[in-house]
Amino acid sequence: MAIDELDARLITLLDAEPRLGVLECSRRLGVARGTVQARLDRLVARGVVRGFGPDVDPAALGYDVTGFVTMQIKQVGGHDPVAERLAGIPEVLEVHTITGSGDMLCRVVARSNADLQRVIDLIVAVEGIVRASTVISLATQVPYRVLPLVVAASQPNP
Amino acid sequence: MAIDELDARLITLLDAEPRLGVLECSRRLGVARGTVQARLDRLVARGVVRGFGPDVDPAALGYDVTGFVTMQIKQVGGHDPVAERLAGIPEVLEVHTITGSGDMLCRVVARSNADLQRVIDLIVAVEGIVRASTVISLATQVPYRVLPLVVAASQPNP
DNA sequence: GGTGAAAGGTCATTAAG
DNA sequence: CTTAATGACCTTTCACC
Repeated sequence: MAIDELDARLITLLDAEPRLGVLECSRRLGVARGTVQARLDRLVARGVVRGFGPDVDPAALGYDVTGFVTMQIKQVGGHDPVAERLAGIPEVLEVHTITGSGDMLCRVVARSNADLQRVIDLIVAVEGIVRASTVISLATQVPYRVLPLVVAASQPNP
Repeated sequence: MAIDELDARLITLLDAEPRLGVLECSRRLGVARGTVQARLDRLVARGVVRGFGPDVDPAALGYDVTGFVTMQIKQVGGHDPVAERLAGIPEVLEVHTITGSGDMLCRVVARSNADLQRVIDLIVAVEGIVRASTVISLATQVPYRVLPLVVAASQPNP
């Protein structure tokens, strides 16, 4: 069910140098090429590795303001229609339903603080949203990362 | 500064089928191979594309509970030492400083609700954290995505 | 292990800003 | 005049059987 230490080393290696081929990986890990290929296939098949998509930085596109918006949803109607409309806003990067009566949380980006106001206006205009309160990310102390978790998951006894 | 429509199409294509080679991309986009290569290099050089790291799904590793923790930080000492210690916890996936007096926000994952308690205990044990309040993600209505943003950024006049 | 197929680099030519 | 795209050629390297 879980992954072992070789899987973790493989993921760590690919994370550091993603353009590496299977052959190179086998050399660096000191295992046979077939082993690496089998491990990779297994990880992808299990869904542990979703893929190798390009990692886009919104800040480099000019969207250097990040905010988290907590929304209160009208009880009647449910969350899904709201989420659907939020998904139509490109600046909305993710949406979660969270604990609390009819609350949702979403991550948004904008080109500036003034632009953030425009995005928030788009959000509060969505049918079903009663109230929205926003916090702005002033600094990203730890950028999104999963590697430590992968390593932790590969340890036999946590 | 911004990206153009060809860049957006390239990113979209690579996102859909990340294992595509440069040659295949050039065929599908109807441009020369050198063009694709140049565009890719430029996108990476500019930082728009950070890389092609493996996209790991924490849920597939058994960490299927996601939470957002808002922390109140002791004013004396600052945020950085706290962030450093939080970074030492594998279950902490990202950390932000947010608006509000001495507040930080982090995303955490855990193996279960009970396990989440253990993670939160690790967090509140960090020196400098006064209080922590957690919300649990009940459902991810819109998983993290940047593609719509990329397309929007490639449009000439928004 | 061998083989067909890419990647990655360079270059001259052409087009467009 | 600068920047970008194109098609061609080449060598190394990898993926697949």
